[in-house]
Amino acid sequence: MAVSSRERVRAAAVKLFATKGFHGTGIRDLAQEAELSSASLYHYMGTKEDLLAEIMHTALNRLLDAAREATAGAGDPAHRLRTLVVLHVLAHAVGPAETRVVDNEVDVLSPAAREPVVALRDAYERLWASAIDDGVAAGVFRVAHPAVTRLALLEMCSGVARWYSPRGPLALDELAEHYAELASRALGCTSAPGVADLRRCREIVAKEWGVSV
Amino acid sequence: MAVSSRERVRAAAVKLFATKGFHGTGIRDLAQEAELSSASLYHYMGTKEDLLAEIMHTALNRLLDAAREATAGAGDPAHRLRTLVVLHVLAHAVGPAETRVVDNEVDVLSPAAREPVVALRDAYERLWASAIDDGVAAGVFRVAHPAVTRLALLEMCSGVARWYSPRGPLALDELAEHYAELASRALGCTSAPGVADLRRCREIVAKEWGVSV
DNA sequence: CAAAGGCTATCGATCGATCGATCGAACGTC
DNA sequence: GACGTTCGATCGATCGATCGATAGCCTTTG
Repeated sequence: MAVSSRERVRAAAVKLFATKGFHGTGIRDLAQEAELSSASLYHYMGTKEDLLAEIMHTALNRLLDAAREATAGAGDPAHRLRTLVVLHVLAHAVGPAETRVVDNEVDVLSPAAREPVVALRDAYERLWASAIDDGVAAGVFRVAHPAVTRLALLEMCSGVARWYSPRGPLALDELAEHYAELASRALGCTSAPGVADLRRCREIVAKEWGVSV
Repeated sequence: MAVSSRERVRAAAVKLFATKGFHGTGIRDLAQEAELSSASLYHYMGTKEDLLAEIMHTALNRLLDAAREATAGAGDPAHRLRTLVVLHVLAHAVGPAETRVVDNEVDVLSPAAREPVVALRDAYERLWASAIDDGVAAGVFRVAHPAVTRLALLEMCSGVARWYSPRGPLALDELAEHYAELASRALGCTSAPGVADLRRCREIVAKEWGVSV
């Protein structure tokens, strides 16, 4: 078997949840996309909600691990922030469907299922917050409202998943670099525009996401 | 009657579509929220999809009208762009539910119903595009990829609807000003940080949205 | 003025379709 | 023959939508 049925179910769910939404996707849609009967689906998943929660967990854990690995050892806050931006943009451009599910369907989960997902997202956002706060404290960032700015930048970068197409005029590298530049400017970055380690981020994304970037 | 049933149906739909999504909102949920029977609902709307489309039309037309009014006569591209940012942020902070519906539920519409909605959104984005392009041409903006930057800024500003709370530490004015500053910086604005006409934008929002701002 | 007729707003009951989920049976492989 | 997969058939619940009926309120008519 080229890909296992289990993987097909997951891929089908990511695709359909991203395009039609969780409530807009029926069990039978899922089955058709995965080339299985609706009954067979339940051999590989619990409830439909379990499937959604599992997708969110793996996606967020992957992003969190990748971000920790990419920023490990990068001491300079400005460099750390640029690295986070590059990684975030690459991840959202490479896996827009998965990302859209994570970003848009969080609150269809029941409170019990939502809680650990939100905790993961918070842990990820804390990486951004500390990079920004450290930069402000060190004087390399000059920005009035760091917390609000963090939210603004995160939304800006996540938006990539909503419009980016690999067939567009911009290569992935240019896109990521451009966003790093936008973020640096918004933060009033005073340090030299030291390039984030783009190659390293590309390798991490390629490894974690299992794609060639 | 304080508010008409028709208005209650509309308000209920905006609230529930925003929080639970279009497909996550049942006719009976709508009826309960509007304090009507599910049968009576159909006295005030066509299908559920018609209701969604109507909400999107009025919301987008309002935003488009407000943006045109706010930027009329503001010749300087940098000033125009800051005005667009301020208005966009105010609108998204004042009516987050409506905005989330417009931003997130566009593609549950059938192609026929979606087409005019997308046309309205495109017309609105064209205001941003021309302000940015004019600024680049005039040399007041220095940015590598204007079209991508426009998308990035729009996503950033729209994100306000996903997290802003009037009970937060930031007043509406500060929020709008801060976003205008972020956008100016991202665009590499070289002109003096001339404040957008915040008061005028507030008045327009107060008038068009029928709220005190 | 009162009765008649029409119009707006509302509802309970119910339609066929689809929903998520489960069952027992059959398949192939070791 | 045991086990991992797959499926057709089907469950009760809920979906969006429609039905005929009713109650109140204008306007018209005698």
